[in-house]
Amino acid sequence: MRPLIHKNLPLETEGAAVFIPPASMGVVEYLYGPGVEETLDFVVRQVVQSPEKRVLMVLGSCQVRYQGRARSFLDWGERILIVKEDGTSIIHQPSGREPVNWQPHGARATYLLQDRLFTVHVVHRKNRERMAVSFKKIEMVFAARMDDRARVQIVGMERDIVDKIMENPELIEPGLRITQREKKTRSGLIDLFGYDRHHVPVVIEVKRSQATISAAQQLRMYVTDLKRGNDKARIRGILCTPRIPEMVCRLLDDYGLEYREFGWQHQLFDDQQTSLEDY
Amino acid sequence: MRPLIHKNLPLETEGAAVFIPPASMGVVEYLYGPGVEETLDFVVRQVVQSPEKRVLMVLGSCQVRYQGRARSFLDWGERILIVKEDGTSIIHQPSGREPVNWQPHGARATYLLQDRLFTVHVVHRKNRERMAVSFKKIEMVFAARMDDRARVQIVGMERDIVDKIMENPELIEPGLRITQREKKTRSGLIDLFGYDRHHVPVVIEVKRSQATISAAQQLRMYVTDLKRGNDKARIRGILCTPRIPEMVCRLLDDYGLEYREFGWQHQLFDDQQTSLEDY
DNA sequence: GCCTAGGTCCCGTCA
DNA sequence: TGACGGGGCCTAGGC
Repeated sequence: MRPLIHKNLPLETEGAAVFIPPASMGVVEYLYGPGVEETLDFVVRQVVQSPEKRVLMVLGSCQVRYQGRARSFLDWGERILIVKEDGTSIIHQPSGREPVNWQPHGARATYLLQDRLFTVHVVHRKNRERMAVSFKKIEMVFAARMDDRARVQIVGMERDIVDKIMENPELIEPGLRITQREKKTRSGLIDLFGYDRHHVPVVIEVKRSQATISAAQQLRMYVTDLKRGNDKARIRGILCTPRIPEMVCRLLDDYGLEYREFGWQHQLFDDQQTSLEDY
Repeated sequence: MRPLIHKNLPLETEGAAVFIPPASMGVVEYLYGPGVEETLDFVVRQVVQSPEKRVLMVLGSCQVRYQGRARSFLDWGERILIVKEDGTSIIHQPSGREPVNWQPHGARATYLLQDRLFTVHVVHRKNRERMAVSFKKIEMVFAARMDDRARVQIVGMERDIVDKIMENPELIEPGLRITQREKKTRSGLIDLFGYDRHHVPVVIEVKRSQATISAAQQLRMYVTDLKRGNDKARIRGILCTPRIPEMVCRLLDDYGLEYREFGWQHQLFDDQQTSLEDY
């Protein structure tokens, strides 16, 4: 079925050709329990034709189809749809951190009536993906102009741990010298490279969370790659993580690699650990 | 600063001791541009003390602190906070698919006034994590009873590709017989194991998307592990993915492993490819 | 509960 | 632009 409205109105969130000033310029516009036509009208005015980018939210009963890297169908249920300024679209069920369906940034939303349903098509042309959300009942719709220039500042990433070791290699072992960071090998980038107190080369792989089989294999490959140029030379490999499962520990042992418990779970909690218990 | 309200009211989303019927039993309750006290009052009545689980959404200007596996701070900005039925809490900025801050399911939200800010503390006791969201201005708040029992049905997962090969191993090569699925080795689970037309053992690793270095290493480890018991025996390793970067291809070659292009990007698109272009 | 592996992963970074 | 690796990854499935 062809979208009726396609012929008359520019319906994409970007590049609207006609500017009709919205009824009001408030930060948030909304409708409570609108019909599908009313919803479409609202979205066209408040989002599609708005000069200010707006985030759209729709709460209601919908069905979702997706086709792209995979293909999916989600039957009727009440969800929240959010279409963001950058085209990102996410559909949230009443539980779970992950959206049940989504399109990442760069997608483009089109709004129309189809079979008496308020339908949002979200197409990601570059990724050759599409998602269609059809609402039969809308509890609430709103469009918000959101001003947010802040970016989250995080401490505790792998980068920070590597920094810490760079600053003070003795944290790993006495006499250790680090000479290179992100050293390139055929199988990837080595986090840290240096020499121990006996001038034996050391490869260090750092992970911010629990050691995995894959990390052990990665480290092994690095060591193997370095030996290839200098076959008899001894090269040590150390995996640094805050925690390691028994299985992975044995694997490291088999490979002749070493493990150092290292992270900063401790520092993160020490100062306010008791207050966490307070809650 | 101690939350004032803690002394009198049970404020957690689960296990409220006192039931005060909400003002109205509608599916969605909301306030437009409420003050912080009004918001707290609303949340206590509509979410904390509601007999029906409700999803809470707050749109407004907030600051966010997080502490747990890492530590983060997000300065003032306009965002959307969603607290779901299962304790999941996500904070969305006006762009990007990922929440800027969150707690996964199993967390517990507490609501209070702190320094004249409407504050939501979300604590994940098991993970020893906490997040605090403080609103200085609330554009809109609403609480919705959401009924959604549907689960998304997806086709195109790795499982589906493995199924396809199981059904018809000739898709990989003539004469191939599959004898085991998810065969255990020390380094992990082998997707598919079998024998080629010359009765040479074959390990097959399947990925639904592009081949990675890590997948190549994984496969190599499987083959190495199997050889260990039977050192001279020839064992083939085949990586099956829809696409492979040149680098990974060379790596496979170095390791004496093979590659088969295999996926179903094609099938997924063939039937409706033109209509995608229509948008 | 821990551990393992997949994901329509997303996302930043760098060649 | 593609490739590569991290992530407070999340989530499902085994044991």
